[in-house]
Amino acid sequence: MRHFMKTPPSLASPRAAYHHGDLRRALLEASALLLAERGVAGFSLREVARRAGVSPAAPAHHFGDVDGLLLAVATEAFKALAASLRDGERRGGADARARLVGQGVGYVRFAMRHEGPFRLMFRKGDRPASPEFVCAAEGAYRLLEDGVRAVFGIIPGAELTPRARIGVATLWSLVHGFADLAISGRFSAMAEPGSLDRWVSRTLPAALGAAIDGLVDAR
Amino acid sequence: MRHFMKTPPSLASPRAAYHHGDLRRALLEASALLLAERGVAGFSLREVARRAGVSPAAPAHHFGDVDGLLLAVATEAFKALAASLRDGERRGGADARARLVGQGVGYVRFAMRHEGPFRLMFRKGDRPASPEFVCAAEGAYRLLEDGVRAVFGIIPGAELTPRARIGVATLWSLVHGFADLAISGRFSAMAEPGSLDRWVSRTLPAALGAAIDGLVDAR
DNA sequence: TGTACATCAGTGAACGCGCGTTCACTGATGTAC
DNA sequence: TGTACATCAGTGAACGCGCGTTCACTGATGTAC
Repeated sequence: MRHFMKTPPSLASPRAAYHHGDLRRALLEASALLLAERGVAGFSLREVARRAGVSPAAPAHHFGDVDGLLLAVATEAFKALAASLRDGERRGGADARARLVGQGVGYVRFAMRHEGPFRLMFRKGDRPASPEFVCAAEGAYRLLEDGVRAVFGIIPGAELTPRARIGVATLWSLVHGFADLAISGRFSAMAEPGSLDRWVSRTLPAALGAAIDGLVDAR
Repeated sequence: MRHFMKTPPSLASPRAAYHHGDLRRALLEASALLLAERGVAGFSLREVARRAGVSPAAPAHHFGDVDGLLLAVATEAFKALAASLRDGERRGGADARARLVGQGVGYVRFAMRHEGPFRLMFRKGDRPASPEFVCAAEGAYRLLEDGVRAVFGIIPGAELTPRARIGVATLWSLVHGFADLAISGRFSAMAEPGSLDRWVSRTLPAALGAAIDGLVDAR
């Protein structure tokens, strides 16, 4: 399991190193791992504290309560998703459609590498999200919108055409569903066992390419 | 909240009516409602028993333990999903593409009406599924495959071409992602508040149509 | 038809468990003078 | 530079809670003779 949390070279914040070193970061990382192992349903604040080598009351100083911790994890995850989208886009090269395909691949790769947090990000919120969470989520969304703009020849920042709006909904749904089905093991019948990654990297670009063509080249 | 469980005219099984009437069915229905309200994470066997007006130990006689109950709920839900797919397909009329679009609409409609069970169906299984569950899930999957066959002009039951295989993955991902995002409230920024249903019924067929065109009419 | 018995879906009390959160506390770090 | 004090991230014991499951039981239903 790889981390999307930046492991800080020295200190994330000067105030964070009083006793533990950087407990806030340690708790976020332990949470991401625990989510990957047990899912949101199996998540527990005490277990996270245990894994960080700290008493069960310690996390409260940083996150208030268990929902505060999960919200912070989801916020970090959205930032990491945005980074994965940008990375995928860059790999697409210069062509606008290829860049959008790359972005979609980045979306699915992120979900497959960080299944626990991915599930958390998109669960229905029990309580109102923090401004930081909303900002991080919208940041990722805007990347997709911009990618669709480029493909439809809409200048950056300008309003989307109705057709482009359908494009956003279509491509987001496609990558999101692909990601969800892949991490739920629903593609295991299509891919040879143990080679899901390879199957995804063959199938997903073809799927995205066809969808983009259908959206843009419509009669 | 509407039920997808058939409410039996008299008795589902002659043995089911000893004391309660049909406790098995009552527990399945209470479970679907509770899942819709609280999700898998907030699900509890005791609460289901409470709502069915029965002692906490009663469900064990029908389902063994809590996982047995959830598995039975998921199995019923897959059967109901298949029915919704068939219904949507029929509404598509005679044209193969329109029928496939209709099937996709049926998929999303089911998810929006039965959010709790839908989430349950596609969660990663903690334990091996029952043969009944696998059968129900594969039944729904085969409907989609047949719909794609018709669109690609492949005779029923024949093996899928590579391109058709990509088509299955694409369309399943598209409707699944659309459904998940819709019930998670992620489309609320696109649809006018309170009219998600209307937005879906305008956007989803357009998205599906474009994707199918891109898949079939590819250069 | 009547009677004795087997079956089994229900009860309700009890169990042990892990949970999130609280509370008074401790002790290291940072700051003011 | 030294000292007194404030701050605050940690401890660890304790709380009350709802959970899934167990167990011996009850009593209605179905069956054999």
